[in-house]
Amino acid sequence: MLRISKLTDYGTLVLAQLPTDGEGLASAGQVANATHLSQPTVSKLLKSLAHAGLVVSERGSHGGYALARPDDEITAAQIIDAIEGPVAITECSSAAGHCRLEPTCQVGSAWQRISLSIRRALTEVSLADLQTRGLPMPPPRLKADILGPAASR
Amino acid sequence: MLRISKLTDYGTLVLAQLPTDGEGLASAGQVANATHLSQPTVSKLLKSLAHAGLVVSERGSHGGYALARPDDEITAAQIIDAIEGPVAITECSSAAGHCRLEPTCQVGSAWQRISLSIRRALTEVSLADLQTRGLPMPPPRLKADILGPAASR
DNA sequence: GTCAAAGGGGACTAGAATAGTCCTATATCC
DNA sequence: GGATATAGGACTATTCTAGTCCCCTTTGAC
Repeated sequence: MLRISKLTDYGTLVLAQLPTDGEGLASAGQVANATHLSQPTVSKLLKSLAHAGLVVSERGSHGGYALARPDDEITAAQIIDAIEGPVAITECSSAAGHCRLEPTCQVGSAWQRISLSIRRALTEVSLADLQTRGLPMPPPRLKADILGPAASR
Repeated sequence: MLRISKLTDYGTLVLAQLPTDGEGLASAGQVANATHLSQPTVSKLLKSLAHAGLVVSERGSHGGYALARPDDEITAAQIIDAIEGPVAITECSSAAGHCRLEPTCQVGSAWQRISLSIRRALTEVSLADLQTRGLPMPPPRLKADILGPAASR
């Protein structure tokens, strides 16, 4: 169902390897080694992240990247936006008036509200939260709720 | 960012045009007219929805489709599952152990928990909700789910 | 001053996923 | 038996994704 791209997932790994600004720099090559991703891919991701202002870069022979701010001030929503752009949950929800079905569509606004709601929730999850391991998982009953009666395929 | 496919969006439109079981039938052609979608596409969607048990069908010259149950018992999550299948938010979250980065990945489980949390929120939105304009959406409490009940950051 | 190491900014490609159509078989009603 | 409907696939064009590559500029070391 809903999904984020692999690159966004990688982006989180990459961010998790960076020092905070002022505490040193990590080069794209170092991050590639640490994450086991290829260097061109890491490089591309870091460029996107830098463009979005999530990381700062320094050029030159001892250059590299660092987080632009502490990891608890970088949100999951920002990471997704930086790498995938602000695409919405449905096509029609990204811009009003561009859907030929709009005059007769009865559900558009609801998906838009769902989208906003999810976005807002993703804003509350920080990179620091994403990196924390060993936290208790959500209660197991969730699984039953989520898979529901239609979990057959 | 996160998105559902166009077909899932269409699927909701299609469902919104169907009578509830016992209150008559609507043919694929009628639904196509009402939604301004092409008939082959509507047909394909209805087949998926029928396969998932969300709609019932009747063959024959006066056949057609109807909702298998009242619209407040059909959830957004079920609609997505029926049309897109139970794909998870990240690739690695759909099946454990298939990600070559897993041993070194520091963030996988967090995305998985985000995914579960969004899914749960989607199970709380019914087709009836989707058809109602102006309804406030229930905000998913992602952070609490992700950090678990004991975390207090 | 020159060279090496790093980021900046693209273009480019292969492959996968999506959206959409079409065809044939089967069921039902008149 | 014909008309009308669903059932179940196969098929295709297009778009998107993931990943690579190239050439440029900046910076520091020697």
